[in-house]
Amino acid sequence: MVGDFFMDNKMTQARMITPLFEDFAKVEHHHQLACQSCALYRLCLPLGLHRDDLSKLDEIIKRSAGFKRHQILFEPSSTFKTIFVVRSGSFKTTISAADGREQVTSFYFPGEFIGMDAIYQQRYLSTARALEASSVCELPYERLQEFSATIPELQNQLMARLSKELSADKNLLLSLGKKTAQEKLISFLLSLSQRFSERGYSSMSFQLTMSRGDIANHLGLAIETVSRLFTQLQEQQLLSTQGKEVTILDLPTLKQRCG
Amino acid sequence: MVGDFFMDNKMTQARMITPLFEDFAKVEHHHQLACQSCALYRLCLPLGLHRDDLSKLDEIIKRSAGFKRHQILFEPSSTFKTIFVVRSGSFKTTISAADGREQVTSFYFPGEFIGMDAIYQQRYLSTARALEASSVCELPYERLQEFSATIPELQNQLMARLSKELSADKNLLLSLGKKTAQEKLISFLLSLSQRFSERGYSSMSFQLTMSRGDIANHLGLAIETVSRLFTQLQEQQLLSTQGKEVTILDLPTLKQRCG
DNA sequence: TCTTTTTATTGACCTGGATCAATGTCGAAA
DNA sequence: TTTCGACATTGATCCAGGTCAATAAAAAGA
Repeated sequence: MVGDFFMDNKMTQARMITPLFEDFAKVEHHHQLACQSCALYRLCLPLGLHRDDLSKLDEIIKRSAGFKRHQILFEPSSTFKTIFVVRSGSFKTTISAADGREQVTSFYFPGEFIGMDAIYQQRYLSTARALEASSVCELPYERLQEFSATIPELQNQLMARLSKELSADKNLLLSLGKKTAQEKLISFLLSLSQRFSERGYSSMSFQLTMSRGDIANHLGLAIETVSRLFTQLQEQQLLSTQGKEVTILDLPTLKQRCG
Repeated sequence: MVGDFFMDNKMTQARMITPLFEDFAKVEHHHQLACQSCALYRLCLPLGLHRDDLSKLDEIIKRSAGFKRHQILFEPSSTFKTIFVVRSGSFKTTISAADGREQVTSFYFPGEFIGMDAIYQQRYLSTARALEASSVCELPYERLQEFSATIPELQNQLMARLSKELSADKNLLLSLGKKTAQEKLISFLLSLSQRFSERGYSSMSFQLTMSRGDIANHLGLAIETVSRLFTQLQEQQLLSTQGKEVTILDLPTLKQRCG
């Protein structure tokens, strides 16, 4: 599955509106693909770096082998050394209460950074798991610190990334704290839609890579509620689903109902 | 109220266990107090910086005049130029849904940074308001970027700060998504207790600077629920309150009940 | 000092979404 | 192609916490 860029093998050509890279599958199997020629270049860390800085960065980045569905990328017991960037596939992170209850805190798609909340305590506070066959690039944090001392633009990029995740979490807090079940689900789907679109896929029709259970947990709802909401939104002709495929039918109404 | 370091004027000497600065009130009224002699030094950004770096930093930091209770520090319409550090008093930040519903996302105490979620979009996404008479230091973000290009330790401090807030938000997500009302309130009080203790005040007895309404909103509860929970926790002899003063009576049991 | 206003408490009742319980569906393995 | 296990849907019922309403008690003025 190394050739899969983003979605599971169900993503058809028809749904790929503006592929980021013409012949991705062909190049992707070289694990040491340079940042310069990576399909994710414009979504990723190196954006805006000078050519020679970029090749220095390239040297410290390790392209890891693939992860299988449900495979763990890191957990709280593993020591923090690395920030991960999703190269293909998708991941979820969860944090656990003392009694084992878990909260799905985020989902991560290609070009997004996993593990930044570990910088402060120098240990991961969450568990990251692959949602499907996936791969990552590894950014050794110490080396990254050394580098950003001489490359201000890299430093700015890192800060911006951290800040972006912070913004996303604050918006999720608003959802969890103040929105109804329907508003939560619609906000979630629209945010996914946005991210798919940024990655060159259709914003109107996409495959969910996570289960109903993951979505429910993430939004502080029961699985049954999420299931009923999908049914309800279909009855109202706002979207349609078949299994994990979601097609948005009435974007304006959805936008207006997400709070 | 410029002389107030941390709490409102109700914080008595008796409750100050290890004051951070012997004669804070006397020095504090000099708005241009240098970082080197600031009571918050060991909680704040300059920690670990070399002496000459510190004096350079000192030059770009503006110590602002005081803010009154309820006064706005920034809102989404104001353009982002500055990260704020609480010097005295306390603040809350809220984000708003389209229809005006608000979520209190964080509370900030002396030495804590406000506005870091604005870096990515270069605009504040929340509104920050003083909870009591308060003051801040202003860190012009552009200057900070320039500086951290030459002072790696400063850069690391900033990243660590961002990461710390990210961790706090993830933990709040766990509270909002998975905890019962009682667990939410207990977690919240214990986290406050911890922060008061870091600032040299008692972890067992402290003044809340925010209203019941702010707490309820922050935790995704109704005011009435928070009020009933306080009553309930007092009946169970776990803590006592009079108005905004909270005294923890049975820390082990509380810790065990926070999930 | 005595309002006036804001904030907090308490009680009665209600509801959105959880839980419990079947049943259906899909995909991987053999 | 059948079987098995994980995942999803639907219905019936329940309850934690919300809402509404009244009162009390602090703050903030005046």
